[in-house]
Amino acid sequence: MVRKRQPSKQMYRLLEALSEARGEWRHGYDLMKVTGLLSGTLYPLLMRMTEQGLVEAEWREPAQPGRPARHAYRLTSAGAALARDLAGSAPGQPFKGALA
Amino acid sequence: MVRKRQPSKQMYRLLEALSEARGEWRHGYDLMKVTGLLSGTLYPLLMRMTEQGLVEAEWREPAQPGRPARHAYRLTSAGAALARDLAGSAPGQPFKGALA
DNA sequence: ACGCCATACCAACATATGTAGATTTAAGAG
DNA sequence: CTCTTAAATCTACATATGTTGGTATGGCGT
Repeated sequence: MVRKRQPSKQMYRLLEALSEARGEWRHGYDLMKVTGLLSGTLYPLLMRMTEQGLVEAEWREPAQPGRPARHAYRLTSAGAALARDLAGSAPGQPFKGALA
Repeated sequence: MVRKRQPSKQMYRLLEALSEARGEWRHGYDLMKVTGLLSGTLYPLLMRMTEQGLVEAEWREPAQPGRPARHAYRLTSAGAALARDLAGSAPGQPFKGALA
């Protein structure tokens, strides 16, 4: 059986950061600095959220040679809806609506 | 006035590593590990040697997205000649022929 | 309330290249 | 030999993304 979790503090912070500029593409590295999440937390989280359809991702060419290509992330409408719902409740408090 | 230096220990080690597989392209990261030189020593050194015409460099596309493109380096004939000459003398000992 | 255990998180490492600034080395002058 | 000083080296940092392996969290059944 698949277990459903409440959004964690980390996911909450990420949704918040992605919501700030709706529709804008953000880079993982920026999100690390803005949210304070470490790469080992952020990247798996972004990948899970992408799988769940909350976030969409695409590759961007590096600005300069020698630098890695960057992944750009953006909330989907489902992700934006979740962020909106969550905005009402405090991070620690379970939000019952999210379980529906 | 432009000063000419004897090849340093670091340059000696790099020439040695590049000579091992003549004509093969090597990556900076590999050379770091093989020679034990740190990035802050190796990359400026490779750049100087490229300027001096001892080494030729070209960019290679990354094997996987998310990884940086890699620089590939190879000895020029001038570089190979210097390496051959240096092979006779010990690293610390100045090699007079190199000054000609 | 308690433990199971799937999930999520975090520290460390790995891939690659490069720059900034302080220190060290050594060539040429005296 | 010693001084000056340009060139080379080294330490630390910065860019970016991602994996590995161990620990912590938290839903669910009893």
